[in-house]
Amino acid sequence: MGSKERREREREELRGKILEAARELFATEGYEAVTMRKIAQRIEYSPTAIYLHFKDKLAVMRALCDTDFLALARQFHKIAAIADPIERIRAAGRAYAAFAFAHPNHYRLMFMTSHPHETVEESAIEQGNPDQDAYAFLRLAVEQAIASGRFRPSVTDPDLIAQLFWSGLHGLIALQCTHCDDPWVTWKPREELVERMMDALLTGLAAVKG
Amino acid sequence: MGSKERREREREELRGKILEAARELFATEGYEAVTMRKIAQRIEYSPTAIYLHFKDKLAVMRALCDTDFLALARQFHKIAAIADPIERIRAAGRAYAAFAFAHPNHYRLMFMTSHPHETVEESAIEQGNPDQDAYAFLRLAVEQAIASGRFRPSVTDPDLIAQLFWSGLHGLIALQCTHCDDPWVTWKPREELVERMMDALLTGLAAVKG
DNA sequence: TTGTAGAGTTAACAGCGTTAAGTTCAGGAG
DNA sequence: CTCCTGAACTTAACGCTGTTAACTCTACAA
Repeated sequence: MGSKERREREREELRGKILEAARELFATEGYEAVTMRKIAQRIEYSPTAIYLHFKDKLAVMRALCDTDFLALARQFHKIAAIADPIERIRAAGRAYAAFAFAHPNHYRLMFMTSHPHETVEESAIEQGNPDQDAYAFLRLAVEQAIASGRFRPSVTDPDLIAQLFWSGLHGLIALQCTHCDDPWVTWKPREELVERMMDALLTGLAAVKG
Repeated sequence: MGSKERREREREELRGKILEAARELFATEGYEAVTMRKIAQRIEYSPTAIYLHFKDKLAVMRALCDTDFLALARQFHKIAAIADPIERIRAAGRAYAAFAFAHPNHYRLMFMTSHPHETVEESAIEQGNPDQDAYAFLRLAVEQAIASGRFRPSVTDPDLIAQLFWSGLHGLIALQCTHCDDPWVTWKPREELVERMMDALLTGLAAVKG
């Protein structure tokens, strides 16, 4: 027999080719520039062949991002070993921003466009599991930092703090993604902004009252 | 004669009708949902008639946003009267966030999508003028706060601080715009996030050493 | 040998932004 | 009054998009 296995392998191969072609287009030109016809042309199949492997265009792009986001998850796995929760938060922030700047179109699709009908079930990522869910990872680190007295006594809500951290970094990344060449603002270097954002959130900007 | 004036008035009237129709569609359904054909149908003209008043679809949407952003500019004008620079920054942040939450699609178009060929000249807003340019407004307040010793001595760069503030708020707004119904995160109330973001940036979260 | 299931194709649909060409008509010039 | 011009507007079309229905082909199982 073995023919069934072969067909399955061929199927998987074509699926991979579709994703590869889509990735090249997507990384360099963004979501809108990727068309089913262009993908098809690159892999020398008809456009409709793609629909035998993916429900629609969005499914192609999400599968694409899922694979690439695994790389980020692997980095988070290493960072999880950092004992100090504050340092862990900082390292995670750095890795998150670096990933976003390296893959701006991926980041854009995942975090800057809404996918209204996306349910928790159909995702490859397990919600609440700090090994897969980046928000859960951050929340856990914040929780531990609170528990070990690394935040002010007034800071008690891990969700609030995690959301502020995420928002701060997301804001930097998002503005860089869409306005980095904007003539209105002369931006500070990205790495500096990321570090100073984390500094500011942790230690504040205002003068210490004496 | 006066017929020339009448025609000019009629022209302006149709221009207004186009913007009005576009605004209704845009505010409720977003950029993608606005089509030239739908606008045309609403005003009972042919789609091509719109091109006699606007260069293209983007020009319609930008004109739309320009008018609505004047409302924000008027609020900033009032806020400019606040003497204390820190309080001025906080008030501006509140107004900015409130505007964004009230007009998410406007915000999305203006700050969450890139317009690569947008030049400073063709904008209605004068760059660097704090009365019109919101970034210049924020930067000025930061500069004054630094000058009057309201920030730590290590804080010296008004651009850096203005960019951190803007990014922090933008991050909150942007995540709310695209992920407010997201099952992954249970969000804190918006107003609380905005206030606590400004708190955190100003006074920090970390425990005071000693 | 025949039936079937799956892979893949062709042709088409409905929609999009945009443009070229044509129509209609008011108003000024001779 | 006639002719012309220029503006306003429409019709029809182009080339593109994602997606689907209907068809062909082919390898394999009974």
